[in-house]
This record gives sequence, structure tokens and C-alpha cells, in this order.
Amino acid sequence: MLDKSNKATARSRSLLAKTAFMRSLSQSALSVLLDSAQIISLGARSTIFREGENAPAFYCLLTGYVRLYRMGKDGRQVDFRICGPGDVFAECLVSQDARYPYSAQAAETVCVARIDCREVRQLAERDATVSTALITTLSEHLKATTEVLVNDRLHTAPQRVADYLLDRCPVDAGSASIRLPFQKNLLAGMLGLAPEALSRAFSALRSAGVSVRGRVIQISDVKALREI
Amino acid sequence: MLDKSNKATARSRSLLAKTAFMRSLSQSALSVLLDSAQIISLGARSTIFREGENAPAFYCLLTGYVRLYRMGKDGRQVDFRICGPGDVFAECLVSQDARYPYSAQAAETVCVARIDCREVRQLAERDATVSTALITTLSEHLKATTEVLVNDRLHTAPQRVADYLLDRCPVDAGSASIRLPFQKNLLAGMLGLAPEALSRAFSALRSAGVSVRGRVIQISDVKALREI
DNA sequence: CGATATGTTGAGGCGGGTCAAACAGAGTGG
DNA sequence: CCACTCTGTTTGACCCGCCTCAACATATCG
Repeated sequence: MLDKSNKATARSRSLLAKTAFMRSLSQSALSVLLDSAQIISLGARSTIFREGENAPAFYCLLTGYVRLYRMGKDGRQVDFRICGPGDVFAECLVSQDARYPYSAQAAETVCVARIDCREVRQLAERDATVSTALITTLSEHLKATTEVLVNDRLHTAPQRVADYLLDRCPVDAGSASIRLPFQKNLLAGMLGLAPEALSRAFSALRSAGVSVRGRVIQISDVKALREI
Repeated sequence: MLDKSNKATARSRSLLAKTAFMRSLSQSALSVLLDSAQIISLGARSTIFREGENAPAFYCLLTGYVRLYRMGKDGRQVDFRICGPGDVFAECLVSQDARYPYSAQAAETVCVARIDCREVRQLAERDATVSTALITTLSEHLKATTEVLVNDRLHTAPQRVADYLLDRCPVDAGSASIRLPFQKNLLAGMLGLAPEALSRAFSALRSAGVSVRGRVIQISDVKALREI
């Protein structure tokens, strides 16, 4: 389950290097990080880290999807972000590695790169491409999280689903077809909904020309959907 | 209304320099920024910037409170953050100044320092204390925003109010007294509630030993409140 | 002391959470 | 190839929390 093939394989290295975060680094910083990164393969449902644990590293997702969530005192767990290939997570503790403020779980078979916080911090002191990459990533995540928060407070379930669909539609199309990259389960959590609510949202959107079969979603009129 | 006393007064400079963001800068970076920062005084309700405007600068709040919000298509506005003295905002576009992704409004008479993005970006290239300060601020904001998002999805209105109160209670106290630093209006927006809902949440907390008179809030039993 | 903002309270409605049951696929093993 | 099972999705019924609107109360400030 926890197959630490300590050194990066050629395939993993190439994936990692193509990441948004890594792509903007200087040659030297890149090669340092590629060499020190731990590549880890994990089975579906396995926990990557738990909230409250000591946090000496952050992660870069190579393949698969990862759920970030927090637990309430009653044991309910709430997703607030779903990471896909190329995403960086838990990077908020590069500045000061304390404890993970949330838990991370593999939603399916995944492969992640584990990167030492101390190392990156030291690298960032000397190499501006590293600090710039951190700043860019953090800014993007802050904007994205803010977006989600606002959406939660502003839009109803069908509107949020429509938003999600429109986000991954060709900008100008009459009709479109989308294939969800993961289970509806995950999508529900991502949108702050119970699975049942997501299901109902989809049926509500049927009247707006959205039809669902399995993971494939047909949108007959993109412009119409945008009005919701 | 928009009194640009272009140069920082001694008082403003000292406030600005004591900011969490500025305090960790090197002497040289600090003095460059202090000299180039524009100090701006604004009357209550005046708009600092509007979402979609071009964004060549970010802000550091010196005195007063500022509301950050976004508008829905129907004109409803949703607060997602309330900034107090010392807070930095709109810093997410240091990495790439595009357009402001939200609007900012003075909740009362405020004084802000306006700081040029390009300047900070260039400074960060050469001076690691600047990039480190940015990374720290961004990390903190990301964590805070995530916290708010999770609270929204996890807790009911009285619980969120209790959370807010407990956050500014002496950690271990039998009873406590808090004075809100701003109108309940603002607090409501901050917690993602309609003003009426906040009011009702306070009355719901009366049975848990919370009594409200104007801006002053008495908590008879802090431990009991923590159970909610 | 009136005049305008800000807070509170009540009634009603809608969105979405929860629980339970029916249903659909994907494996799995006979 | 067909049960059987496990897991994920859908649907229905019900309920609770919060938003909305409207009326009233209380501050705040001229």
C-alpha cells in the first residue's frame, strides 16, 4: 500500500517536472528538488496525512485525485478541495511547518511526490524562481478558495453545478459533452453538497438541456446554461 | 473624500512599519516601501476598488475596517473577509497584476497604504525577506479562508458565532467580556449570515450564558460555550 | 427632539441535509 | 452465462436552518 520507491523513476520525474509549480523553476533548483523528492504510490482510500499531524513536507500530485477535508467534532467530514494531477497541496506550511490543518485522502490509486519543506524554504532564500513559484501557487489557491467560498454563499446547488460544467466547456460552443474525471461523490463534496443534493441538482438542470448518463454529461445549449 | 497626502506622515509610517507584513522586512526593503507607499484616507462607505478594475497595487490597512466582497449577477453582495488594522489585502495579485477579483469598501473612516505591485515584485527578486513575507502572508490568508469555508459548511449560525467569540476570549477564563470592534452588520457578513440571522444566533446563545448589550458581549461560562 | 441608520422580532417559504429504500453497474465466483 | 454482492447513484419523505419581507424597537446624530 505504501510503496516508497524512494527515488523518482524517469516517468515520475518527467511528470513532476511538467507541473505548473516545477516548470517555472531554475535548472538548478529543479534538479535539486527532483532528486530529493520522494515518490509515493498509494491505493484508493489510503490516508496521506491526517489533520494535526506533524508536517515536515508538502505534496505534488502526479496522477489520480486527492480529497482534502476537515472533520467536525461529531466526526462528519467536509471536503473543501479536490486535487487533480499536477496540483500542489499542503504548501501553506512551507513558511512555517507546524501541523497539517486538514487531512488528505487518496480518492483512487494515486502517485504523489513528497517534498521537504525545510529544503524548499532554504532553496527559496537563495533562488528567486523558487519563491516566485511559491507566491504564484499560493495566490492562485487563495483566489480559488475565495471563489469557492463566495459561490457557496451566493449560488444555489444547480447554479454551482452549472458553474462547474461551464468552467470545463469550450468557451464558445453551442453544445458540449463532458466526462467527469471522478465519481459524483467527489464532485458533491467539492461543491459543498450531499451526494443526494448533487443528484437533484442534475435533475433540476435537465430542463436546461443537461442530460447525464454515468460520468458523461451532455449540454445541449451552453449559452442557455450560462443564464442560470 | 480621497485625500492623497502622497507622502507618509511620521504617524502613518510608524503604523505601517509595525504591520505583521512589514515588520519582517530588511531595513533597506522597508525604507524603500515606506517611501513609495501612498497613504490614503477615506471616508466611511467609500469604495477602495471595484472588482474587475485594473490592479496595479495592493493595500495595507492602517486604521479602521474594510469589507471585501463580491457581487452576484442579481446585485446581491457577499462579504468574504473583513480586514482590520495591520491587515494586507489584494496581495494575491503581486505575482501577476491582472484585475481585482473582488471589491473593497471602507466600513468606516479608514487609512490605508497603497503599495505598488511591480515595485514589490522587483524587490522580492533581490531581497528574500520580501518574498518570505509575501509567502507568509499568503499562507496565512489561505489557511484563514479555508477555515471560513469549512466553518460555513460544518457549523450552524450559533456555532459560528460561538467560534468567533471564543477566538477572542482569553484562552482560559471562567467568564469574559468582549467588545465588538465594528457593527453587527459587518460581523454578520463575515460569518456569512444575514443580519437577522446573527441577531437570532445571539438570542439562541443566551441560554448558553451569552448576553449582548450594544457592542459589549458578556460570556458567563467560557467552557460551556465551547461545548456548542 | 425629530430624523435616519442600525438591530430585533415574527411569519412564511425555500434550499438542502438526513434517513430509508429502490436501483444500477462492476466485479466476483460459481 | 448467470446469480450474488458491494458500492455508487437516484428518488421520496421529512425536517431544520437560514433567507426574505415586514413591522417594530433602539441607537446615533444632527
